[in-house]
Amino acid sequence: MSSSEAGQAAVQPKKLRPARTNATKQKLFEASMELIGERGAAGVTVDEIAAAAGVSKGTVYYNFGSKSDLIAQLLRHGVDILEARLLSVQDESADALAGMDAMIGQAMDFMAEYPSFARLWVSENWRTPSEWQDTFAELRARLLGVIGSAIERVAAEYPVDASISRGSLETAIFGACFVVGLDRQTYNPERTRDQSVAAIMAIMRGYVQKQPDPQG
Amino acid sequence: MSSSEAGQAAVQPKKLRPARTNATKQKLFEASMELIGERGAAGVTVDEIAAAAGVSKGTVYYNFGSKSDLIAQLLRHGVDILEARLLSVQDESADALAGMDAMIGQAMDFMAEYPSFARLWVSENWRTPSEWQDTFAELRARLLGVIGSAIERVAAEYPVDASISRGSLETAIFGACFVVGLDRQTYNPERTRDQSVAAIMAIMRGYVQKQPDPQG
DNA sequence: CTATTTGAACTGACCGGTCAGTTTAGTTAG
DNA sequence: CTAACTAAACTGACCGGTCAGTTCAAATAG
Repeated sequence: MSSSEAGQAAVQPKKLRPARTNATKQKLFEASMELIGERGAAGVTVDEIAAAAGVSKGTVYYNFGSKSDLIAQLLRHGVDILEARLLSVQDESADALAGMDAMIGQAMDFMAEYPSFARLWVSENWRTPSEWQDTFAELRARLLGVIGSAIERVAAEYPVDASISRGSLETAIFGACFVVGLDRQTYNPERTRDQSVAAIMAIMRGYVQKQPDPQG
Repeated sequence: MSSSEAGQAAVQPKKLRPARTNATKQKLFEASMELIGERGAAGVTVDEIAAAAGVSKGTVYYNFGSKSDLIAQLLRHGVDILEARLLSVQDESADALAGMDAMIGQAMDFMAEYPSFARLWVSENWRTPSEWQDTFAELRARLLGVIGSAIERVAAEYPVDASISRGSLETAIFGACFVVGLDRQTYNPERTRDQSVAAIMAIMRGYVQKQPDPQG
């Protein structure tokens, strides 16, 4: 299964022709993201995905090596988008905490826009022998890297509680973003984006040392 | 997984017979928790569950109405255990923040002991039209209630940031517990329990007001 | 002209749920 | 003490149905 050509970072046309193909892939991404987010990877059939994308089953196997391959590429696709958004605000803010705030805001927006991707992620991420184990490990590292450097920046500009493990902190923020975003979607649609960001930012304000801060 | 269910109000034999049945149910809980946590509810067959429990398929349907029913009862079973543990330390600590710390510690212990339950939870919790929608809503409310009252206690004993929505805070802590616990299991087994608790507790320290503390 | 898509057919495996029959353990009668 | 009885507990083969994956000749469009 899976020719798994790997190279993902680039989204530009690899050949000269794939005008139709790219559009079809995009439709298949959207359709499968939706369906798999709702019912889980194992709960969705390839026929359903094809139908939802308005495409035949054969086309799915023309564009992807297998159902498994489709899902792996889907995960990469989503992370590409999320990572790009996080990076887009990373350095725009003068203040490190404000930057963190903006980044969490971007994460919340992403969760609101692609809730199905978030569901897919939390559904499959921690499965122990999983077909996408390596894919998840790599993608997770990428996202955690972005968060990690933002935390690093905070640690550089503020006095922080050194007794708190950087890695655990990254994970806690990362996880809180997903869960708070999903919970808002599923159980508490009335909660605002800013409320959610504020709740998650509490963890950062707890991380920076409480010292007589001359902030106005 | 110690039998030690102890979970419920009434565990005594309702009739005179069900000695075997209760033991069988317990075995089925353990087996299905493991398998479903690893491969997802839809990815596990009833035959597999029966085999793993050392029981025939028919026995599964003798003890449970359906695969779906088995999973619903499994979710209840796990939440009963978790809730009991959280409540067990709720009022033991004199200080509200120390109580919160103990509660998060209990949560981390639970995640370490029943990682498969945690995986099952995050896998199925946010599915939108799900067979266990109502079950999840109820169980989620129970757990959030425990956390909420612990937060309330903190708010009573400490000055807190009133601009932070109580509900979002509950969710953030709840989610962080699951994600940090699972991540430790899957990707960072070297992280200690206390590191994880400390990272999550940062959110509480960010919640209590940094007020012009007349110190130093 | 050729990359892409179609749609249908086919297969080999699997799955949830059922049910008629068997075993186990508690109870009663002799 | 034990043989007969009974209902709960359990078994596993079986059924109707579904699914992922493959293939391919024909149609379509850049």
